[in-house]
Amino acid sequence: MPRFQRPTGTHDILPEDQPYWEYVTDFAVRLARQAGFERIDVPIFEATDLFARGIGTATDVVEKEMYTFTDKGGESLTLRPEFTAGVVRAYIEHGMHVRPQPVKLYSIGPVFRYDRPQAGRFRQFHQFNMEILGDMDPLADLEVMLLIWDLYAGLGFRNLSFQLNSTGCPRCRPGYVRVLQDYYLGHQNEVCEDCRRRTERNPLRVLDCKVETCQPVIAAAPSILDYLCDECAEHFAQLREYLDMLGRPYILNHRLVRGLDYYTKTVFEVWAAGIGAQAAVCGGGRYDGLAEILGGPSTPGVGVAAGIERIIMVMKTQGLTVPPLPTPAVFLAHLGDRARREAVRLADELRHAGVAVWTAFGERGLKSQMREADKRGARWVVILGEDELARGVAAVRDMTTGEQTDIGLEGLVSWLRERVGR
RNA sequence: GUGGGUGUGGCCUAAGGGAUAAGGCACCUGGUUGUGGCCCAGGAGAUUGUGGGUUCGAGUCCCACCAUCCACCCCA
Repeated sequence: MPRFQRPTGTHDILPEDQPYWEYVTDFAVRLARQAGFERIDVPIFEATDLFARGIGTATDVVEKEMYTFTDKGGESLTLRPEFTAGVVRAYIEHGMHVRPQPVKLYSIGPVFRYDRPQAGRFRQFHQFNMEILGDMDPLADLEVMLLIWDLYAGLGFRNLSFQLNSTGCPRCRPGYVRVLQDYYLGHQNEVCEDCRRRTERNPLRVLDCKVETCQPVIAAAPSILDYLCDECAEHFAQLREYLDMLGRPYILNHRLVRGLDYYTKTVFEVWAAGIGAQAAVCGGGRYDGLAEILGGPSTPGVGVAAGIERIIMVMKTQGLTVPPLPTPAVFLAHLGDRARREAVRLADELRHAGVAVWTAFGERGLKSQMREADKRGARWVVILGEDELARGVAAVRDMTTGEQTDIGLEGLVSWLRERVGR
């Protein structure tokens, strides 16, 4: 038999890592609920076309990172590479535009991108996602940004940098793209080969080129902020005003370009140190045209997606710890046949009474059972043997002090419940 | 898709081309009748990632593949 291995780029989340996952997801969910967000779960796979049209066929995500397959009915389906397209599809499909607007939704779960794994990058990873649908107010952009900021701040993150930009709208962006293109056409011999190609195919991407020789050209490139239409400029100005009013630091980065085509106006990312070259712990922005692209009523929207693995990686490198998950404080040890039966009955009763309890399996010596109790971190060991049974008691040992006392069987449940709590 | 590093029991590590691949952690069992942690003894657990090749002889050298890590790209 061949030994099986997890597929490339996937990870088993082992028990020892679960405290992080529970802590982070609980915290995020509480935060979202506190601001009136409701949970939505959408399918892990959708029609391939949904992502192709929503995200944009010229994007890397769609061009080379999708897990696409044909099902037995001949339908082309794709494992979701992100949440927004599915959530907006659900909004349209269920006529959520008749609900009180805006509709605020959060999601949490796995997403999939076929990519070469490296530090902080996986093929299956998890996102915490928030969307506000049906409102153009910059306050919606602000709320999403504030919440995501609070998420990181609440988890204790240090050295965050909030990158902010506006990517314009269909009215003003094309004009800027032309200006940028013209500018680059005049500098073709100074930039890298990739940028020469980008100038034609995806001009905005030249702005986040990392090649040394391209930097001077980028530095002198025209900024989109100078070409926004009145509406976009006003929207951006208002958002910044709120952020300034609240004293939230951010870095205006006119080179911030996002990899999904649906973005309009606000775009932002949060960068953190400590997870290798992949610094972004979340990305988001406004997507006022998406609902229409997907065949629905024109509906503005703004949202953010945070990568949970990256959050946890940052927490670990920054030394942020989380409380351990609870385990039973009571261990039931037993000796002999009759005692085992009584132990089984007692464990059942204890659990029904809300007392978490381990029991020993097999016919083992007391020493071995004690060792197990110790290693599992039990606070109390209840010892049942022929001797105790005959006297109608159980010996209860406090593992922290080593003190041991006999407790009558009829009062044992309440005795333990008092001490264990709950 | 491109480039580089690394693959020895569950984990960490040792073995100058030469014996039944060594040790630590973890795991299991004991150390007098039924009592944890420390200590001691013992046990189980590896066809050295896979397949070829060089050699009298390969964990060690060469090639290919696979996996993994890191980087580019792109992003969470």
